[in-house]
Amino acid sequence: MVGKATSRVEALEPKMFEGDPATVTGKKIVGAARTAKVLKILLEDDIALFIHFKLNGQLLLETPGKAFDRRFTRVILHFTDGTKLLFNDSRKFAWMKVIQNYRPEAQIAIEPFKDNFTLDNFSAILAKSRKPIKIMLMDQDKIAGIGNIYANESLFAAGIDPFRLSNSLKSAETKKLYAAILKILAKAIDCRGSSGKDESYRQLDGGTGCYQEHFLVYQRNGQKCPGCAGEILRKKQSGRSTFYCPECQK
DNA sequence: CTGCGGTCCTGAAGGC
DNA sequence: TGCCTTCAGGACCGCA
Repeated sequence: MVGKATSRVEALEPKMFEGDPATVTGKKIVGAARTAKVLKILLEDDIALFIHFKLNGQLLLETPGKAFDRRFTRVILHFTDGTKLLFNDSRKFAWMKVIQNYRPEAQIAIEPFKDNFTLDNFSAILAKSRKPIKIMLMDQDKIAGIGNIYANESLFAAGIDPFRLSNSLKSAETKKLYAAILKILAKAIDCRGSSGKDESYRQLDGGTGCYQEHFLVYQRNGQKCPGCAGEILRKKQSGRSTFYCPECQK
């Protein structure tokens, strides 16, 4: 997308677009960045467009020969070359936000694949919390970038019960979980994400990811555990589904 | 500090 | 067919 210049911005769902669309009109894209789950499209004149996809958000690029279903299109960025970037979200949870005088900000949370994601830092965070470990993994203020799918999959890979309190993990368990997170996220990135039952997760060209083919517990409740003869259960934790095997995860 | 439930929304799927 | 419930890759807020 770098080099393309916007010619028109249509905020079809105003509540999903914070700021003045005119601010990002007639600007060239100079780069892109990401902090935790927020994508940042960097434009000329220190303008940035922040995007959070929440559960169902998508960005799709329409080209002269390629059109997408626009039923859930909430914002359209038109470019001078005739292409159009659709911002879709059926549930209207996702958002875009215009940032003026953008400067890269320091990130407090540790994040997998960043220098700050060391075993020592990860261990220190877990040791300080009595939250259930799965909730801790999804706490974006402390550990950025892990959502429900990868929290579930990582805990299964590490053989740890999602309901265990964070500060109860032994150092060997913490180390195993740390390694599992990195391994699973690397594989998921390799697969270009997870497009599960609801295939809302898409690439810019509309393509799907493939990590759903590697799910071992996520959305597999009622099925046989891949590690034993037991059954995968689903329980709620803080309103979110937790999938796990009570035999393999202690 | 913690968990919990409600909230923002809509669509798909399944049960009866 | 139609109505109801449940579920969904997130995060915030108020309450106990």
